[in-house]
Amino acid sequence: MADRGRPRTFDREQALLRAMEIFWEKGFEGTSMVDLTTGMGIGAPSLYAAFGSKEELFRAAVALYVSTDGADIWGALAKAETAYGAIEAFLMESAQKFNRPDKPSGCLVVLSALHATDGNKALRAELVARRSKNTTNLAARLAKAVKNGELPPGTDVDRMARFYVTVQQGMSIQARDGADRMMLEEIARSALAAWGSLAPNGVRYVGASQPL
Amino acid sequence: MADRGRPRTFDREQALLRAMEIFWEKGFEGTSMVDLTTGMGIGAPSLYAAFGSKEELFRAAVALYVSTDGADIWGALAKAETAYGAIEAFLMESAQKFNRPDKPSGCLVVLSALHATDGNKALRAELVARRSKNTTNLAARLAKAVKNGELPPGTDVDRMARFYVTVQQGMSIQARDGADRMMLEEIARSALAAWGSLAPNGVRYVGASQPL
DNA sequence: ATTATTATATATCGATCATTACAGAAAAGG
DNA sequence: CCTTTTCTGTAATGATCGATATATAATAAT
Repeated sequence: MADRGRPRTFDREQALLRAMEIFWEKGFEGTSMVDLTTGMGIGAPSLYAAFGSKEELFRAAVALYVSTDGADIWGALAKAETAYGAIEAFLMESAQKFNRPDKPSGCLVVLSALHATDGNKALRAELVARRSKNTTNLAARLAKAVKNGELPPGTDVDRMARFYVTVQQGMSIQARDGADRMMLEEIARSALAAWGSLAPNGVRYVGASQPL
Repeated sequence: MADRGRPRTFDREQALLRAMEIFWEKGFEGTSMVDLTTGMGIGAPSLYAAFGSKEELFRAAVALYVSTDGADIWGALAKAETAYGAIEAFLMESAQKFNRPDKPSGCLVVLSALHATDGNKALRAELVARRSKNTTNLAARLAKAVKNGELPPGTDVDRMARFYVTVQQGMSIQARDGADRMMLEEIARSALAAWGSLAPNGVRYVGASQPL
């Protein structure tokens, strides 16, 4: 860290990556300091010197997750030209991320701190806020589509966003319970099948945002 | 329990009900013995004499949940005459159960043991099996509809079942994060909007199982 | 070379975890 | 009555929890 004194003998980024995977797999409360120090290959004092505490390490792990897999998912959404394509990319990219051979399944943010325990109040609040922001992000993309005329005026973008975020969150649980990528993609496509009905003027709204 | 000896001074059923609510709120790993004994109003030896261990108490709590709220949800599904009505009842009953002022939000079975930790392997396997059985149950209802001619032959009932179970599981997370009943019902209706597209011969299949 | 600074390894801290020994209390059977 | 049986309250068990004190090792500055 500093330019003086004994240099650190481990790679902070790589240690954080391992910590992220351990928290992702076992959850915050299910992960012990022994799990972390063993998995990261460092001693407890090194962990505390580099990350502050178990809780702060978890925060750093979440931040890393958001800046990698999270960025990929939201990047896929941003790259799509139509609103339908954006939601489709959001769900399909999620399906790909949620089941990989070398990574824990599902989403770290979605699966963390779903229960309010004695010691996780602050952490849980932060994760609830992150999950809530996902809905806001989706709604913002849909609102843009309404402004563009791609979706009919009066479309309940918040409701639509909540629906698709709910599906993605359910996909995390499905992935945890063993659903493979094909199954997750089928779930995504099933949710997208509702697209035409979620606009107020019924199906067949004339615009760019259509399934096909 | 027995007919001789000092009689039990607490109501076993009521104590189990309290234990269920505590596990439901805080999760298995997030619940301590002190939480349980305090909340149930009994001492640790009484708890062990009546329920065996913390893990067996959790099993009993899950069984109670399944036989009460769970039975209501699946009862609503069974009562419906059409397949569409059955899925609608399943989701709407879930929406009602998932947000009540006096009960923890979401579903005990869906939210429990999503992470694999060191000591919860057996418990997690049981919960994964219970969640999997939900999909099987939904698929069986849809298969009946195919046999009845209510849904077109070749309908992928497993895929449909996985989709609607995924939505219900996502609704548990949404409820945990503060979604009220109206929001949950909107999510349910959004998912049902996909109904017509999930049959193989496209929308407008002639049969009883239609949204309207 | 000496000092200052920082990281590491070992060992340990008090707190809390789930579980249980133990002794006394409350019932039924004799 | 007394014995047997079962439950209750208190206190303690060993294990594990997250977090640190301490001593030593490794670097830069002087």
